[in-house]
Amino acid sequence: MAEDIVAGVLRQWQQVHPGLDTGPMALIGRLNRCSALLQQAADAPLRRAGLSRPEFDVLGTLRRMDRELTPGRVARETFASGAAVTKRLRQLEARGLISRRADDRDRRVAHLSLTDEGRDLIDRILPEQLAYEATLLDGIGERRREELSEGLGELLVVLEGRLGSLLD
Amino acid sequence: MAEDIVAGVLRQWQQVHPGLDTGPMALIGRLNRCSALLQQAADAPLRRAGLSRPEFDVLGTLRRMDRELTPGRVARETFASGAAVTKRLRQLEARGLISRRADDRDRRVAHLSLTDEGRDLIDRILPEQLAYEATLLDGIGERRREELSEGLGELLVVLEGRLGSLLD
DNA sequence: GACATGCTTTTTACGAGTAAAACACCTGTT
DNA sequence: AACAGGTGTTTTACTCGTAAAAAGCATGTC
Repeated sequence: MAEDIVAGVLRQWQQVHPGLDTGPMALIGRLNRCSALLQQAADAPLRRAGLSRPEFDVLGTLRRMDRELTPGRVARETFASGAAVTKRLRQLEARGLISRRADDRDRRVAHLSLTDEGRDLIDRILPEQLAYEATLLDGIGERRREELSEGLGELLVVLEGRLGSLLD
Repeated sequence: MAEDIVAGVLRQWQQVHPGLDTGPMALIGRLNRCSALLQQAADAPLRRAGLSRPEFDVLGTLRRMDRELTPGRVARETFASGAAVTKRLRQLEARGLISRRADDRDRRVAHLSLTDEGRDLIDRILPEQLAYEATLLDGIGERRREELSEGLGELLVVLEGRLGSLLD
């Protein structure tokens, strides 16, 4: 069984600081590294379509919620700041992928929806993207994949709870 | 058992596109989300010391390698671009945390090392950072943590192999 | 020894994110 | 009706990352 990069890093730390509890690094370091590698590589089909991952997330959110959303709601769903969403919306709108409708009760708020073109784009790209991601992951067994999904889901619940109370 | 955010997203997709294979999203989505939450939250001790995560990575790399490194080597170790490293080195040097020594064979290359101050800083912060990370993770059992570390290590090996051949 | 080639590092120009302020608007109170 | 306070969105000023080009240097070949 080959060793991953983080294992070597942990060994170096043990030599420099014997006895240091590197347990958190073993998990968090690997998590971050996996995430970075996947984001770098797994966005290839998106980029071919001229979309960044954040833009894809906005379109995907509108698609899966299957109704109009306000910019603020999109920001919360995609875990982005309002300002970042404003910029993305401007570009997506300029490309004709989304459209805005003014609220008639409250003139501050806008209601976003996918244009036909936007919907076609996401519906065409999503299966490609998922298929590509599947090939990246098929080096590990299905059992392992499920175990990881489950374990990460558990971690996610803990973190969401922790950070909800930690960051407010 | 509470449900994590990604589970709800997967259900929405199933309603919009029944039968879509969302397996990759279950894993990759959770991975990215965990990574984002951890990075947002787990850097608190670093920020108190006035360090960003990338700066911390540079100092940590110099510390654990325990010898002089060239900027290029630091870039490879921290998975950053050369340009990004140049900027970080300039700031770390201005703060007196690292120093440069010119190579006398090849005048292009510089040899970086931690100053006493830099070494003291990283040695003081690292245990704090690890302890803080440990508290973030202690909501899941130790068995789970090990299982995740191991599974992510396996995934990392696969990705490193895949991307090494995919991206060059 | 001059030059083509390639390597290491830095610079430049630019795109994208953030925090904080600004802006526009609503709502409840007086 | 006026206004205080709150909310939704955008703007502003700034930081940081990147890709591509530039700068500087070494090395092998003719």
